[in-house]
Amino acid sequence: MKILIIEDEEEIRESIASYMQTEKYVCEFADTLNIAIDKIVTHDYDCILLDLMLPDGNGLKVLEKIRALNKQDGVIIISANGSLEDKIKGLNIGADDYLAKPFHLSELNARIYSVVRRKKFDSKNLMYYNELEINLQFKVVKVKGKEVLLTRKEFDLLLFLVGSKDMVVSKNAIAEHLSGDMADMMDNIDFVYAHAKNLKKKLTEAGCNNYIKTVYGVGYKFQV
Amino acid sequence: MKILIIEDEEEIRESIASYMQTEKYVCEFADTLNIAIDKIVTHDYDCILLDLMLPDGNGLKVLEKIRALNKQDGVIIISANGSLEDKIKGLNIGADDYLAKPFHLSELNARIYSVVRRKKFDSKNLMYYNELEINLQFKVVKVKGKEVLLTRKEFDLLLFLVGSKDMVVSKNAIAEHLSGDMADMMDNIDFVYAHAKNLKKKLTEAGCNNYIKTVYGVGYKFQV
DNA sequence: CTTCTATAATGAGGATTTTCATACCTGTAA
DNA sequence: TTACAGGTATGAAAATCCTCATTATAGAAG
Repeated sequence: MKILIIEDEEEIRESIASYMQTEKYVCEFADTLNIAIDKIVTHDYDCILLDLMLPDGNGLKVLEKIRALNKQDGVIIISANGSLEDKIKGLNIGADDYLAKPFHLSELNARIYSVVRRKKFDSKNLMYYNELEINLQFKVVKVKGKEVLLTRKEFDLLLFLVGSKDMVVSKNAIAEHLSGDMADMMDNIDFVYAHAKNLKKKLTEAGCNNYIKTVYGVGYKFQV
Repeated sequence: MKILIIEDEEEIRESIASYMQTEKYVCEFADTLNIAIDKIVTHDYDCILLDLMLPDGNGLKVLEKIRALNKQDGVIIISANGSLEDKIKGLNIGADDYLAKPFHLSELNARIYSVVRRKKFDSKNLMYYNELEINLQFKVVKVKGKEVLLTRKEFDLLLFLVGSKDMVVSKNAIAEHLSGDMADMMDNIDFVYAHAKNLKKKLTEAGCNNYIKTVYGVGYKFQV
């Protein structure tokens, strides 16, 4: 995954960079508006981290440029002053997320994941994970080219986990998502176990690797 | 129902007012920021219609005042320029809905209904319609004090219809709501008929008047 | 008023979802 | 290591939901 970090403060840039490298992201940098725009015009990034306060102008210009070029790069705005106005303006012009300084690097990481994932979902109707194929449009799942008949809830669950690929999804989140209910405390979430079991079973029986991992005490995780 | 109309253009004010009177709402008016704030401080309204362009300042100040006073009045912003920025800012500061000029009065009316209803839902856990009692908190329905056992979908349907009391809800809207699915064209909405039938049956068998009316060719309506 | 067509109601059967009881597993602490 | 507690898996039963074929009804047209 390729990330562009647009940020003029050396210190922040470095700390983000070092963290990103442990996550095995490829990072590039820009510390001015002009360098940033140069890079954006000539490259595609999975995600762009954009500080709004730059020495040669407001970072929103970068955002405008990206959208004007009709680029699909995900953009997360990083703002020091945390002003609501910037946030609104940013999300409006087309940022995908917004993060106010200071933030935890793990939080940033989670946002990047989620933005990149969302982008992929939006643009693609088909997803492949080795022998596993998920067709969003027709709501069909295939393993090794052969269709696996999933029930609606099973499909929903799979998609929900895939949507947070490599991240653990709590049982409660799953319960809420599947039942469509509010954040009420669920009195019983056994149905999550049941659907997880059935989904796993159908996939493995079709010859799919065990991509759905149980995370003891927390929930489940989709990981290729 | 008491409505406050904050609008400086005489013509618009009158047309809204006359329509609202046919709907049997009680209307009050304010044509400046100062009058508006005076009224808001001293009265409670079910719904406030707020034009942003006022002679003595931006209407968002009214909104800020309402929220600062921790008032529960519903607020619908009416804006001439239809700028997205105003919309977002407004909804963010705490408006409940937003309507760009020009609009149909029936549309406005529907929005008022929906805002007022939503507010009521938010604050109330219990709703009574004569012999019918709906407990949001425990998701229980009683008729003449006796519990009626509804399935989840039946309860959902009832709530959805009650939430748009006196307005017709299309079968498609119901189908989407019940299935939790996106705006995909449903290939089959027979299940709406089924749930509607079962819900009606359970209620009438429990001795509840037929508050759920079928609107031929459109959908259903909850009406006391 | 009668007929016609589209829409809605109905009942039953099959599919799915949820619950429940029980067995199994994981991590923790003695 | 072993026992323990809390968490998870499982199969089967119960409840619910969806589909389908059929019947009934509403509104339109003649």
